[in-house]
Amino acid sequence: MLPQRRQKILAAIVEQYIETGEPVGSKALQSIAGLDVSSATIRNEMAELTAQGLITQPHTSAGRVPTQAGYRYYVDNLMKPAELEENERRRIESGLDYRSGDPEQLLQAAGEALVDFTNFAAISTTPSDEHAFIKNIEMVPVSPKMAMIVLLTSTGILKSKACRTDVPITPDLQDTFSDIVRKNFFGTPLSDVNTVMIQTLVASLGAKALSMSPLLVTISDLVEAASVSEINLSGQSNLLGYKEYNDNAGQLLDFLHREEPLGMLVSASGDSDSDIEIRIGSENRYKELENSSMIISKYKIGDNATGAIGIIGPTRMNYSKLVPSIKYLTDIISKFLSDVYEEESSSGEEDS
Amino acid sequence: MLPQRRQKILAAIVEQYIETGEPVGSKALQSIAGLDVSSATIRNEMAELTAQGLITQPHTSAGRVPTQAGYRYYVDNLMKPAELEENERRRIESGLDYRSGDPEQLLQAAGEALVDFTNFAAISTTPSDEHAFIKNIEMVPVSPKMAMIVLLTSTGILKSKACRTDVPITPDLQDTFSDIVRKNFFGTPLSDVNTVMIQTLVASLGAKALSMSPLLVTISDLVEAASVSEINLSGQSNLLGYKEYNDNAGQLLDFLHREEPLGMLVSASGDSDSDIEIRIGSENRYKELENSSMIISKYKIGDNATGAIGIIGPTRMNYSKLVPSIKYLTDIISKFLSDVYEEESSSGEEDS
DNA sequence: TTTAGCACTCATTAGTTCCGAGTGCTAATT
DNA sequence: AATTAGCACTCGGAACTAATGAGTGCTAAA
Repeated sequence: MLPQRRQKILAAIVEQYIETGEPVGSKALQSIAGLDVSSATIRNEMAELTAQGLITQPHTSAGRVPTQAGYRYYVDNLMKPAELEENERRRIESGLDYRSGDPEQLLQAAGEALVDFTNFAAISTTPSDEHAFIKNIEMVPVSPKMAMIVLLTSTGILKSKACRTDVPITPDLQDTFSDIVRKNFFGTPLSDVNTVMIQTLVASLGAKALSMSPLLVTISDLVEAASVSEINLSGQSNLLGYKEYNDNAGQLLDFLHREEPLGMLVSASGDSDSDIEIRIGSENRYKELENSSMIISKYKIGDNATGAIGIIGPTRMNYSKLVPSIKYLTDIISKFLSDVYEEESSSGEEDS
Repeated sequence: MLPQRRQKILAAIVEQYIETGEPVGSKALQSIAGLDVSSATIRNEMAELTAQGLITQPHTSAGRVPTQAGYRYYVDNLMKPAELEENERRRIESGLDYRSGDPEQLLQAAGEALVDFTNFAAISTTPSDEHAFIKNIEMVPVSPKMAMIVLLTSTGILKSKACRTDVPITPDLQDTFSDIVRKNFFGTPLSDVNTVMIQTLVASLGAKALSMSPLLVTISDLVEAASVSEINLSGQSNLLGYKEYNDNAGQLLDFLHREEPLGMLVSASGDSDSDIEIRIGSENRYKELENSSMIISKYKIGDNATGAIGIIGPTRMNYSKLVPSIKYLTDIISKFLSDVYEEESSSGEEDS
């Protein structure tokens, strides 16, 4: 635990640096931190903080800048989360698209709301729910030997895919399909549908196997697609504006463009207990992110389904403002999605 | 019409500059263009070309660079479209996702294929078809007073939206809905569905109007959404790499981020008769694009539906290579989408 | 009409100086 | 023991200068 005065100084350095982006000198601190001591005293304290690795100087004749550890200490011990103003709340909400009941769209919109609000890049995932089950499967013929298969899950995910059949599609065939689907898939957890299950099913169909096989395989594909939680990234171009990325912004954007690591970024946030996680610089584990911070928050639908939403930006970001903003957005999302997709058991009497 | 030798010189300047990005001097040209004249002669010709506004010098002691008019002349009169190599064809094709029958996904994938292939940003639109009609509408209950409505059009566009009903959803209500939809919507052109049509229909329902109204309004929303052709932009971050955008790449990205102008960009390509259009620099009409070129190609599904796909990059791009590439991609898309969605009338006997 | 020759231009690079913000240390002060 | 005034020192950045050389336009000869 740092002595109080040193804490004050550290907090002042962090906050001032976040605001201006310029290294903070001892003179400047004198007026900022509410301390009635001379700049020399502050310099002594700063020397201590430097020795402890919490701040550093870009070069000998410059002021101090927080190190990664400094940010961490600030975030863990010193930061006071800001109250959200009413109009900020409104700004966040207004970006959300409540209308379409599609959770994928909602999360996409939420990401973009964050982009607009924060001027950073935002990342969001669609809900993944290990207990999700199949709500409905429809087959819609589009041509003699081609049909569209549509899958709807209990979490509101809708996936569709065209499927070419080996034999012409007759009303009879449609009925058969409908029967099979009703018996074998409705209410089935997504996790229970896999290649083996499909093959067993096909095998049991006897004469009908030939005509049904491509359709059932398509179902398997759709379930697969519905199980994977999608990751949306938006607002990357915002990052160009920040001078900390000056030349190699392209490098960061390329990194974010590759989708694989994004999954890691978000899923790794399972470790901590709290529902909001701040990762500063190299805490992100990826070299490309060593100058970036993420603030990731998990949302929940009822008790099972979860996803995450958050931002990526330079380590110099206004944590005390962003944390409550993201928390607020997450709460809205959780509430809205829970309202819609967990209504089954409740009586659900509210109107819009 | 320029004298032949001058044409050769212009072509050499354009091609050399496209390749290296450096201003081209008279000495260098001597060896590049197959001309057996001294650099002094070439200098004289260059002076002429400069006077005609086809080339310019960045500064007094530098070589020449094509002006926008120079590129235009080159593209219109001098350029020889390159033959695509077999492996280039494969590279383009391999990026396409044929599997899901969803044209929106296909076009998205096509855009990304272009991004990978060209290293520029790509833009693509989903098909818009004034003669498209409604193929199917399904209602899927998700909770007592909530249903998912799914719309499928003749062009394969699938849209869905959640809808909250005023009364509980009963099998009876579902049947009623199903009847109404079958009678009034199946086969109806998208353009015929509008607020007036919906209101007339609701009015004619008598006692059932109350329960049906929200559902029918949702249909109207879905038709609206299906009618608008979506615009996909991808690969923006590629543009950062090009030094012509050096500092203000952010400005361009911001411009591309706003979606409104994109529609203009693509739709404006209706003017010309040819199916591929090259717009150089300020020909794009937007100040933000004065250093950029677009190559846009239209695809067709059968005779009605059309959309566009193309690239955006610095004016210094390899037109002679890119034009055939994009043409090739467009052909594939046209063929594939036509195969799938224009099969109705034909006997459609091919297998995959 | 073409070409050799030459003076001229000017972006770029490297080298130099100067300035001042900010530091660390020492010695005096409380 | 803690604080402060004073001062020498460091070093990044700005401003200026000089040298370089690629490329030009022009003139006069072929």
